[in-house]
Amino acid sequence: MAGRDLLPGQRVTRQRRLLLNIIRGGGGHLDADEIYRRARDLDPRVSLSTVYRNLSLFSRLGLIEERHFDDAHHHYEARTSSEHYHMRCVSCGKVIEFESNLTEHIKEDAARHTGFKVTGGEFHLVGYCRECAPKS
Amino acid sequence: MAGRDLLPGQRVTRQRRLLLNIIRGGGGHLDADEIYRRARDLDPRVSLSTVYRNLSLFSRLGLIEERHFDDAHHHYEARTSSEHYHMRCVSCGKVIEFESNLTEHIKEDAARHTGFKVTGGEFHLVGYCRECAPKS
DNA sequence: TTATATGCAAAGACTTTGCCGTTCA
DNA sequence: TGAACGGCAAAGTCTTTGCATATAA
Repeated sequence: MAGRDLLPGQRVTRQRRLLLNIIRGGGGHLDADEIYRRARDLDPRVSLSTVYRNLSLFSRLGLIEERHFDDAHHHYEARTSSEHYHMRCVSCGKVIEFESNLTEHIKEDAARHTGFKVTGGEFHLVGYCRECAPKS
Repeated sequence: MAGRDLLPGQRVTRQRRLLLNIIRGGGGHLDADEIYRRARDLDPRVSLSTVYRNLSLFSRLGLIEERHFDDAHHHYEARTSSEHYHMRCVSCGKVIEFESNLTEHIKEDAARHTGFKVTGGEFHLVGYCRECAPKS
């Protein structure tokens, strides 16, 4: 984590650097507990509350995004330049990403229908992956 | 709730009838606690665990659907014939529905890209509603 | 009658917070 | 040095579960 990610008055700490590296390199879709376990493996001096506090900070700063699949808990991923969406297998739980240039059109559609000024969105599709489809 | 909604061995109870009526008439997007409060107003002999147990049952039977906005808790709505999607105001929290025929195309797109057999999806857009946009 | 459902209270999973010692700038 | 941060444990919120009683069929 570089200083430029933070606002004045906020510090670059060992924990923050570590957590952001894990999220950015983690292949996306990590939950708080997974981030915590990976952080501990690299540095046992990290607590779960620090994980939550910093996930919340990173989120507010726009460095990461919080995703809501239908588990009880949240997943986090680094914010990247390219928008992408998620497809989850209801059988094995695997999540993969996809992109579609139609999503922009949906946003326009929705803005026209609802009068909203659209700022973002989540598109979560579910189904059966190639491995699980035959069993279903 | 009519008997035809249930499977053999499942009973039509006072509570189930009441809860399903609330969800079906509730304008959609109720959370468990709101359903509980409305149920209590109509019949104080209803417990929160009954609400959760039956939301889970209705969900398994496909009578209702569980939605995951970015609150900590879930929202439920009656399953209807027409698919629709949600737009939420990040400022006041209002949720309204929209339809778009593009969603079918996105599903096809995604299926082609990922190899999944797509069975459903949630499209949640966020932004500012007509009332809140000027303030933002 | 009897298996299913409910009510209550306790437990569980995930997340947030208070307090105080630590650390970055 | 001092304001921001982290660690720990306790508290909070939403949801699930165990068990004894009530009830639909």
